[in-house]
Amino acid sequence: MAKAQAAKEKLLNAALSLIREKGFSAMTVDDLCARAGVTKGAFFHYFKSKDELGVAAADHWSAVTGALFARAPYHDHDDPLDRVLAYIEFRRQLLRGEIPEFTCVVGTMVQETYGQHPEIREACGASIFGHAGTLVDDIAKAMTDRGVAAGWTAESLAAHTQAVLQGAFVLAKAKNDVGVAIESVDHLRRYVELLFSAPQKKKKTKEKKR
Amino acid sequence: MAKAQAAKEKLLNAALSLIREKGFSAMTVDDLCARAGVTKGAFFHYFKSKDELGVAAADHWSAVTGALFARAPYHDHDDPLDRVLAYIEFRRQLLRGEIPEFTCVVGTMVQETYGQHPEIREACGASIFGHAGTLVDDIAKAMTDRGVAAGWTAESLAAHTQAVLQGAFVLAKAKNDVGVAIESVDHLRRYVELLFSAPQKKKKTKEKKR
DNA sequence: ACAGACGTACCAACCAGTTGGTACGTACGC
DNA sequence: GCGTACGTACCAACTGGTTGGTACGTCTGT
Repeated sequence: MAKAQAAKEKLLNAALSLIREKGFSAMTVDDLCARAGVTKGAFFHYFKSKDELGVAAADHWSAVTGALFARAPYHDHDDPLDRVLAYIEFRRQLLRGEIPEFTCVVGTMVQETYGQHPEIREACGASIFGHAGTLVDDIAKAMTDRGVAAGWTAESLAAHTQAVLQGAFVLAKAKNDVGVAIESVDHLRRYVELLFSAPQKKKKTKEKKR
Repeated sequence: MAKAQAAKEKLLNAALSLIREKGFSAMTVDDLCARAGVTKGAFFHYFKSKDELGVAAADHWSAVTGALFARAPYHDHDDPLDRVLAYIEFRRQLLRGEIPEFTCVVGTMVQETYGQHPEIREACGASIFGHAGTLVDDIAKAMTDRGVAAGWTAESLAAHTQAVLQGAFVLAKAKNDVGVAIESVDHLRRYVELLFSAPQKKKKTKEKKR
């Protein structure tokens, strides 16, 4: 069993990179097998169809990114607002290198599959909103801590952070330039700072970082 | 020649709806011809390749949306900041009906084509940033009017509005629900309001470093 | 021996793109 | 006013390569 599942793992990882490079529709099963270094027989041994692989790839992505963010250092701050801001800073620093290295697999995939492969759409949605959910508690705590009288919910702000990131990826692709994505994340950080500093009159906000 | 170009126009319009429904890669030329009610011969009479149609579709989208926004009522306000806020409100009100009816053709297309069809990517980029450009003057005027001492540029805020919108589309698709997109646009409006109301240390006076 | 993990060979459907045409309008010489 | 030469708009049938998927054989660990 040592080597068991080796092909499956290779296929899933190959899927993540290929979907980021060319999207789900344009990625062929042959592409995938070539990239993974396995044959088609192996592919159809583990996945009943290309669609089923799509779902599995979204779930795999959730697992991979879930682990990355779970062990990321932004959780270390004492103040919940600091944790939220540090999360945004962490996302900002992930914007490095070539575009396919930092864009979101499920964000790319859901755009092409939401109307045609409901199961893939659902898996992508679960990935995005599951990740957003990890921010809700900190946002909610920050809201009560600071007595923010909001016309918005913690859930909606958490979702908004993901919207900005997904949109930043789209713009980075459109311009073929990471810079525009970084600037959007900067606007997001500024928004969160303003949200939590504004309603308290002109009180000197907490220490500003960076 | 009343009928002349009729097929081309039908093909371009069919392309816009099909790309929004299934994406560029998954849309076949046969799909396109069936939807447009013309034959393949007509398609290849007007377009040398599917890729060339992709570029033409992006340009067509620019023209269609350009006209829509040019005649939209948000330009009527006297105050530049009001125009920007009314633009955001206008975008918010466009979020109606089924998802493929309000999402962005070029935002969808660029995600799947940016790495494989540089010309399509470029046309999509021109569409998005061309549209963002229509906001820059008003934002810049609002900045000087209100003496906003910004760590950001009018261009970057204009781009950020598009990032939020594109991201809102992605989330709407992922959740299969328009509501989450609307909430993100609300956050965007709140951000712009905060930006122009919160830290007015430097008023209309000349910049005096205190 | 046998069950799961692959590999090899293959197929039917489908795809972008081609070929060779028809229908029709226009320009022009006479 | 009329024939002809030519250009544009479009159509239907076809092609060669590709695609997702299948059938079945072989290897490996236990």
